[in-house]
Amino acid sequence: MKTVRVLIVDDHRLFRSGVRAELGPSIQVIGEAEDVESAVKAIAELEPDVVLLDVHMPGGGGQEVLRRVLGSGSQVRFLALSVSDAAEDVIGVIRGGARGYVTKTISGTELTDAITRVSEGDAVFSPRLAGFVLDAFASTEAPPIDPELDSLTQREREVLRLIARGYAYKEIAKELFISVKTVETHVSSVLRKLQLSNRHELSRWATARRLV
Amino acid sequence: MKTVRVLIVDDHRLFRSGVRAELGPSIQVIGEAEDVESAVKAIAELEPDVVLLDVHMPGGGGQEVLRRVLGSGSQVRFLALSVSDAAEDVIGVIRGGARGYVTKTISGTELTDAITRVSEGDAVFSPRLAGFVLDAFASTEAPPIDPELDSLTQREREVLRLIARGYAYKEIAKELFISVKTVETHVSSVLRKLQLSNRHELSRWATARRLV
DNA sequence: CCTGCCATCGGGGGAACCCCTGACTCGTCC
DNA sequence: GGACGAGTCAGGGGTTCCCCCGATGGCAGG
Repeated sequence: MKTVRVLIVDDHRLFRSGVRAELGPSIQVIGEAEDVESAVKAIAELEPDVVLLDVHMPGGGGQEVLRRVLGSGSQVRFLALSVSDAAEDVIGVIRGGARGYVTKTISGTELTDAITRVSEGDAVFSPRLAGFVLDAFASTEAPPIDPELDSLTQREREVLRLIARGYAYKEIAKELFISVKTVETHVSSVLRKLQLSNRHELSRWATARRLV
Repeated sequence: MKTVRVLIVDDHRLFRSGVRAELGPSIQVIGEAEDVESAVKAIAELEPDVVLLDVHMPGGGGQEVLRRVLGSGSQVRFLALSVSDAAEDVIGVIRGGARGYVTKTISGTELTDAITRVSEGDAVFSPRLAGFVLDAFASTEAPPIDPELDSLTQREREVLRLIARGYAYKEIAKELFISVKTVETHVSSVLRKLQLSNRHELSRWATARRLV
């Protein structure tokens, strides 16, 4: 079993050394950071396997770190570590891309275990926190009927469907046995009716409504 | 500590009595059901604290039970119990409103513990299964690392991410402080590496891997 | 019958996209 | 020092997309 390289991000020095002292031999702490700036910098330089991330920090907090690091295409895995068990915090960092969330009441051996699992791609949770995520998840599924979709004609819906699948105009024309120009006309009126500006937005609009 | 009243829903009689035998004294099995119809009926009559729900059953499976029971305003808590560890199954029942998902490889004591926690409002997961939920929920990154995604450079991944979001080249250029020509270069190499032919396919490729 | 609405087809123009080639800076590795 | 990859920029050429015009035929409603 190879050792897991970990970066600790927390604004309290005492806490950081506490974590260091408690972690098992399979975890190698390769660095620390105490604010958003230094965290982003350290992650880019050290490329840790797992980042232990405090949620509440000066300069935007853990979510800001997530946004900047994952936003730039990094594959680093984050384990959020916080005193808070508030739903907003938990959901916020999970949405931000963290692969786990444990509270600071956790024991050293449990934390070691959690880090190891996150490094292997698992998601780790204090069970009582997982409830928040599930609630938010189940409630994100509200498919309201679209009055806008109703305003489209049959033909326009067919074209929309193919657009959403990534077809080029030429391909759509062949598929529907009409000319490219007609396809353009339909697309134009769809864009106008839905108040969108290009086929990419249209694509996203359609997939968001699951009509692909 | 008060005992937890449990209903077992599974289409295999032998499995049901196995669960009965293995559960600890703090769990009281108040009934069993072997299909969707009898399960819905039993839940309405017995009002258990927790329903142990098999995912795959004749007559619509566990999801049908969830739909009918929770749809009618019941507050019963469900713990899904399945041989399957497929992402569709896990996500499906969680979306349906189950508060936990464990595989049938679980031990009796672990199951007892899981039932107790669910009855207290927690969510319980085999950690490796929680990953599926988080992927679908946070829609950030897939843990099975793509060999193809790996072949992309850091910069190419950033561009890919913005493409997938529907940004025009000009907007990407502004966002990353580089020229449009450079964006084109990156897009070209991404397309070549992933063997795709245009930005629409790229968009679909990215969303399929949940990196938007 | 005339007025919309829908579907079809075109021209022309400008922007965006895709490819190919070439070139320059950095680092890293040998 | 030289080779190499990553990142940056540019020119040219072809395709696709989007929008502005206009035009025809069909079909429903007042």
